[in-house]
Amino acid sequence: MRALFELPSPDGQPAVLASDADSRPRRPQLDPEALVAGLNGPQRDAVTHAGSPLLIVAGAGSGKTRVLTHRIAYLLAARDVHPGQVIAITFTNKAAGEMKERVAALVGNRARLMWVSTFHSACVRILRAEHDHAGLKSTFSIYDADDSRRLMQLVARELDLDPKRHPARGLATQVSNLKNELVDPETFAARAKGPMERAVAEAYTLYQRRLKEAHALDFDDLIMTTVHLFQSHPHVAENYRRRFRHVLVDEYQDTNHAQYQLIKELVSGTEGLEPAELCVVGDADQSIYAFRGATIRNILEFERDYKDARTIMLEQNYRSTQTILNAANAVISRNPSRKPKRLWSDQGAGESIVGYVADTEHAEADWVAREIDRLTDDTDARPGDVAVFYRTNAQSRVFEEVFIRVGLPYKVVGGVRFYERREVRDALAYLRAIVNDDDTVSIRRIMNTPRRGIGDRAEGAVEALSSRDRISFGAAMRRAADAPGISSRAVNGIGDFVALLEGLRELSETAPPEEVLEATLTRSGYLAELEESTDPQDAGRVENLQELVSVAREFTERVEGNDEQATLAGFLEQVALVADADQIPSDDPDHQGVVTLMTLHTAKGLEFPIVFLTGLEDGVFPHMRALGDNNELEEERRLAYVGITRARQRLYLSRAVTRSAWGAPSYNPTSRFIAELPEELVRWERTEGSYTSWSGTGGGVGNRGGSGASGGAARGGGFSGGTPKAAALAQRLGIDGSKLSTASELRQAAPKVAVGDRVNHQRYGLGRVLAVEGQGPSARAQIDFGDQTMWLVLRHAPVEKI
DNA sequence: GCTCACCTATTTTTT
DNA sequence: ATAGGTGAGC
Repeated sequence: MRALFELPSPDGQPAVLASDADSRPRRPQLDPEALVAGLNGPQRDAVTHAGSPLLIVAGAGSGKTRVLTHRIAYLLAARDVHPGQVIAITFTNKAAGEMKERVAALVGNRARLMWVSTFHSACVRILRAEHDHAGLKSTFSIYDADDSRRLMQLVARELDLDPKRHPARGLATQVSNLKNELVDPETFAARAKGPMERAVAEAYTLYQRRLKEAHALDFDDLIMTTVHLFQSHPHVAENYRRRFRHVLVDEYQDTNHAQYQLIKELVSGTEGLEPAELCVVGDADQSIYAFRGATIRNILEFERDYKDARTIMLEQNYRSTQTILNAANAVISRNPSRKPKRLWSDQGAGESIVGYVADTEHAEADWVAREIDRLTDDTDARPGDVAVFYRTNAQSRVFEEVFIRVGLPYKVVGGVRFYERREVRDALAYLRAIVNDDDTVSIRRIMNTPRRGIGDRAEGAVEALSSRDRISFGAAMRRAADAPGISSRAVNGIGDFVALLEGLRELSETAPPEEVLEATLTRSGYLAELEESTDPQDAGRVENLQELVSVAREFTERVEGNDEQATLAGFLEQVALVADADQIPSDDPDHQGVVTLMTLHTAKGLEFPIVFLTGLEDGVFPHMRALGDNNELEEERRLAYVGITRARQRLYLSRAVTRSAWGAPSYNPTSRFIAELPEELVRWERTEGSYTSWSGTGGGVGNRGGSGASGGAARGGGFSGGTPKAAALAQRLGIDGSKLSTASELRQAAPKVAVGDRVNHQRYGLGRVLAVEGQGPSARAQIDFGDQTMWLVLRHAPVEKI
């Protein structure tokens, strides 16, 4: 573990300080004036302001990254701060890497001595260094959300909780929230009211006990345990306070309570020690992580939390055209109780925002692909300049299908992540079991993978033995033969498994991670099973495992390049903390010419010349689950704000009138966010009018012209003027689009319904056929749509059997 | 104890 | 659509 980090020595002083001071010039040659040249007034203030605490309210695209990196460089260059005294907290590992690089570009290699990382990585670093104070083994496992859910499943089963009332996922979420609030199990149990809360309290208590026994920490524990460590061991806290004289936090609006407390601990003064200089940067309008405990109050109340705070607002946007900013401002200004802030740009109006209403999500994707194609032909845009955003990961599929079909190169960031694939998780579970014999969740995951004749019964017998004799699950496996009621076959299987782990553990003491991984995959028979399989999916799994081996090899090379030893634990830590979205190098030449697909959440902090914001439908974006709740709706609106402000030059907004959600198509109304845009900002290339025309209920194709100067209602319906050219285009698209074929399919399929069939009506949604009468063209069906029952002539009704 | 076939609920968003 | 859970049959 030590290999990865420069740790503070036991007295808390960074070991690097002394030698560094001796061997390097204290004062770099960089001229502080040159550093701030080219910054505008507020930016320059934000960089040079000496004193604490400092809140930088940075609007989207206001050069926040530049200000932060320059501020750090300024500390080092002009204010004689040692890099070892700086800790900067970023939101993602990728942001940390970039920040470190940029600072290094300004002040040179000594920037390496700063701590720049996410909250989670910083806490792991501290906990590894202080593991004995924190009551941890040095090789604790880190559980991600999926591991937590699995453990919670075991816990819920053990407590005999009804899975309907208390699904493991829900329990895990509630427990996570409690941890973010720094509420421990006892406190919560004491105040728990009603059976629901008491069940959560029980689950929380047992869950924590099981984590402890497994020498594992989940993501929330990493923060919470560090806070508790500082609170219960003041001398440990003091060491870090003495060390870190400058604390900088990016994306402060996305901090949760535990992270807030951690910062407080870090920057509070002690006897004879001034508080550290704190600088936080954020934008309340870009807070989009409340669902995982982030609380916007931290930034709104900064001035109350920290006396004498200075606030600097960065309101000039350097990223987007005024048109795009106007749209963003219009949307976000609908959030009540928001501190007013108005971004402005001097880049001129730029291109109009382009809107498009497609009939289906396929047509929407077709249009996006076609438009990207047109842009790359007609302008100097490259595919790499384009990003396509959507609300949920599932929406990426249809874009992928279309992009593959038309040969448009793309990459999906996030989504079904590499590290979440079953085979990768299995392999990592082996590695964790090797490193940490007590990691019950990992051991139980792989003890019968591949099959060794160890079933649920045997697993239960071992578990019973472990709780009866109060030994760990791993220790109980070694004495499997003593387990009451276990079959001899299972005992043999467990024996093989234990021996396998032993051998691998021994290997891991000398071999680098990639060799241990390869040995694991071959010796366990995991790889052989996949290779022999006839399931075509399994070939892909083999490739993923090869990829994982390469990741391990790269890790080893990188660590050894720093003259440190690559350990298995270190590799696992990297894998646990580094999301693979972080690993996509933005300047990788392979990705230069590639369209980027990602969720709006992933898009935070990025920018693209051309942005497609898709799926703008009530129920999709804003998401269905947010519709009933004003707070959540505000968060969705902030998400829209984030999405819009990612665009530099061109912004496209699109939606689909019908969209297949989990199999069945559904009719979606326009997103309210579209209605919130000033209509002169958007030129609609195609409107819903084009859609209704083919079904016979609407007016002229795309020619609803003039549109609603009269206002909201019409625009809300998606009607807006289209140029004749746009109308012609719309008609052409309507005709070639996959939609029209669907329309004719609908008409042919309609007469075939029978009583009891489930059907979907384009307007009324899902229904069930109650009765059918008549034959051929005159056939009618009585359909129950839930809120109403009606007789429809099948030949004319846009009904589809599902 | 394992495998297959069927059933169901499930989808926000992520360090 | 699809993963995960349940139950029957081997």
